[in-house]
Amino acid sequence: MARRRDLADQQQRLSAATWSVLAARGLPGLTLRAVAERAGCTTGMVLHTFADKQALLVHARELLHWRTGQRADVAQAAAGTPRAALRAVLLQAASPTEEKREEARVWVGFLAAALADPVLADLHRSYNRRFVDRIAALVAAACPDWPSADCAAAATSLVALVEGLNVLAAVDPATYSDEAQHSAIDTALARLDAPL
Amino acid sequence: MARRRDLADQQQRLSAATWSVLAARGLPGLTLRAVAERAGCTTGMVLHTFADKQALLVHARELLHWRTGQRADVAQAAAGTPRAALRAVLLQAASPTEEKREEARVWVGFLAAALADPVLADLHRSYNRRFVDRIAALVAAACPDWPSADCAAAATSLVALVEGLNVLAAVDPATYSDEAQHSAIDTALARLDAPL
DNA sequence: GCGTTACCGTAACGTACGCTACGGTCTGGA
DNA sequence: TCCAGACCGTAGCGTACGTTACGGTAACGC
Repeated sequence: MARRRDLADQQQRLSAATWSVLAARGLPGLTLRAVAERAGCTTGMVLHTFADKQALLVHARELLHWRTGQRADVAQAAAGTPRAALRAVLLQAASPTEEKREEARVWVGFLAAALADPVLADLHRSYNRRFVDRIAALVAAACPDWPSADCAAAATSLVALVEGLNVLAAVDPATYSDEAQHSAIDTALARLDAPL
Repeated sequence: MARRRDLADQQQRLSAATWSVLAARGLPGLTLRAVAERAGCTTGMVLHTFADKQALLVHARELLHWRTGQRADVAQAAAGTPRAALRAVLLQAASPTEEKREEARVWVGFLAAALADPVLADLHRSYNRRFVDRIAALVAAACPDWPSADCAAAATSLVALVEGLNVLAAVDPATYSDEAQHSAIDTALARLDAPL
């Protein structure tokens, strides 16, 4: 036996470095050397912690999901009514702050990467469906008399709206300002109160 | 004087090849060699037609905008009422066919590229704002008594919804099926008939 | 204190990239 | 018919990538 390392800690540090590089230079700039430099170590250490670059990517993708899920949990728990919880979760999923805008850029990067990487595509589908299910459950709680099919349809629409706002705001924050995103979500939610 | 070439034709062929590669292999797979192979020529010819890779990307981005704009024109002209035109334009912007799904993948690729490339970002903003303006004009025509600010807000919401559907369907066509996209758009349009 | 061994930095490999220089090829005008 | 020259395929440049092999180094058991 000899030197022991804290594997989990190393993975987290490298995940943070991966995130930082991803936000600063985008997906094309995400290289092992850049991650190592940001983490203050060498590529050798990176590839001793993660088997290869794809493992690092997968870990960073899980980190993104964990962050957004965590924030959604907080927003949901802080709200009083189901309706308020729905609104809070949707609003936090949009990107009013610079931190969220950074997340949106990273999200777009992973989305584009998923188009050519089956593993990342599977992760994306899984995480997105989980988000849709969460929204569907909140819609069902806010509108108890709705059939579940309508809740599911409303959930997919709301998620599409939120992700669309995120994506468009990532590259054009002037047109898709915080207020524009806010009003878009509130207008969509107003439909829940007065269904056809 | 000597051999003459059809520059416009070559540019169009190479743009189409860029398009094809982007749809098939995603943004990381978009290399000059891949484009040349798809176009049946060499990298030398590619770089004699376009100054560099960015010029090729810009031309392909313009081609994408031209295609979608063309299709929107057709849908808009074929509709009878402003309301029908709005619905037709939004529905064709979604991706019910494999061809549109390919366009959506390409769109995502350019979006991700725009995050790191200011020139592509400018193009993206310009084209997207033009699309928002088109939708806003159709909303204004369909709802003549609305203030223009409300039309603009509705337009940004509708565009965000449509692009969100496109983006999500590109990577998860099962969850975001044609019917789901259809009903999402129709539900959003129904709000125009019964404003608050 | 010392050897063993897990750990990781160093260096380099092979590959693929964007891009360029050059020379062959084919065309259009005289 | 023939030549000037526009055109483009070939080959390779320099660079950066992911990955690997190896040797130094530091810590744990005895």
